Amino acid sequence: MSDATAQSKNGRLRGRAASVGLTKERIVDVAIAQIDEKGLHAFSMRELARALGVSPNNIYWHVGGTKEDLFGEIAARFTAAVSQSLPRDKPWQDRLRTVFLSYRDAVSDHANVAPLLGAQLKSNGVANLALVEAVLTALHDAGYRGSALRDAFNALIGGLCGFVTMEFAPAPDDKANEWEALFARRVAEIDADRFPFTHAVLPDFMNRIFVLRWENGKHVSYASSFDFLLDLLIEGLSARAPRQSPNP
Amino acid sequence: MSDATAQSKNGRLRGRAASVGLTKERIVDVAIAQIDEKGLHAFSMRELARALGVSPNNIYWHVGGTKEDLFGEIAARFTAAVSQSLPRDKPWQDRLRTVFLSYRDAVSDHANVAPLLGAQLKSNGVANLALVEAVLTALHDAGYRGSALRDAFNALIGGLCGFVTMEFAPAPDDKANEWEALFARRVAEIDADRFPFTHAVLPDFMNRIFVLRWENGKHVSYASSFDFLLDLLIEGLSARAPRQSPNP
DNA sequence: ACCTGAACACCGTTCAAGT
DNA sequence: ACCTGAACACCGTTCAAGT
Repeated sequence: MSDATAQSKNGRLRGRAASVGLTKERIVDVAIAQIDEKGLHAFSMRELARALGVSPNNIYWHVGGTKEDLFGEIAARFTAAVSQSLPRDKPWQDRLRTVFLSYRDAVSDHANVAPLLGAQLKSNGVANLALVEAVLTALHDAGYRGSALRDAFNALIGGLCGFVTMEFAPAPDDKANEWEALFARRVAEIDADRFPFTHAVLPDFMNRIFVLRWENGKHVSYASSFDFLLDLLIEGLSARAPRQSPNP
Repeated sequence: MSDATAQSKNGRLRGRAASVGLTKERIVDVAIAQIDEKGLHAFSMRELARALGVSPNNIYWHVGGTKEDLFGEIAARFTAAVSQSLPRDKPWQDRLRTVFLSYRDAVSDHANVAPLLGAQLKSNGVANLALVEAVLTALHDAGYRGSALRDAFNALIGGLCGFVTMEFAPAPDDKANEWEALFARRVAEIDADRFPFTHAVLPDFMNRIFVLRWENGKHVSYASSFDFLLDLLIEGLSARAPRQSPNP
């Protein structure tokens, strides 16, 4: 269960009195587990320390001086996961599809961490490189160069990763039932004269489209919409792709 | 400067001893101003109360029992702003363009609130209706029905609003300089053998594409990339649009 | 190098009470 | 209806110290 000695990350062996063998990997593991369970809103450094059986300062020592640093490490873990399994010898369209589908898969396994990936900048900036390289080379193979390459890259990352961020945006954590009830009541009061079309499609779309919902992608699948967006973008990039560029 | 009496939102006049005339509108005004100034991270109910010269409980009484309720009100303010100026008698492509360009404009004026719009679900769910109606009718005019309409709607909202959320994702607030320095150092160490293409374009793209940046859309413009994404989507929706539907 | 205890300066939210 | 004061149960982070 528990070792009398633990191997620290630099490889040396140390007595248990001097060290509890805390690792950055273990910290990130437990942090993600906590966020999965209770949500990002309820997550705190002190509770993480309690779960690890460790002093809060010990965590700070391993991940850097701040909670934001820990969030950066968590984000790095996810982008590192996507870096696996990037096919090389397929058409650029297939490669792009694989990258972004596997990004969405990685996030949907731990939906509660989604805000950390899309809605904050902090990251260690290195683990992402395989993903960046894959997208850039795919777009290069498609014929994009210079500022067109930049715009294409940003459109893909912003559109698709942004979609996933919205898809898994957290719902109010206290009383979802109460909020849902209020929401349903308001929807029933929708003015059919001012918003005739919305009023008409509501029975079909309620809680299944982005603005008019009270549950996120964890409970209602947006997979077909994501696929549609992905297809739209890849087809569009194909159609607009510059011809053989004279300047590679 | 300050009135001896204030008009409360139900229209009755009350003595200043009994009421300080606090309004939901004023609360949201000052809250947005505070977030603009210090960032979402530093924003607190207690400091908002101090800025308003009011007891914290007074705020709770006006906006509901929780900080999340206030965030919902702030989000509603923005979507309400977009609802203005929605042209009716233009081709559906132009209408979509107008809606999403004005959404991005509204957010970029108060970039620090961006996470509230894309990365949380809570909203009053009613102010958004004009926007929803505009997008749904545009897609209907384009020929989309049923589940294709749902996917098209979600792809547009998720892709474009998601882009904006990422565009204005907040940077680490403590020492941006230090982080930038560390980032630049890491970039210089990029393995040109493992990531040859990234290494090659770095001089041009550093801090100007989504993953490899230390400043957000507040300091570096992503306008051309957003325009490109918007064009890609609208053209794609045109190309894939079903022909005249037999069942309107 | 790795880890702890105690302390500082805050939070969000609730409860009972005032006019 | 609108508003305040005091109190509860927390936070993140730092500082000095231990092995």
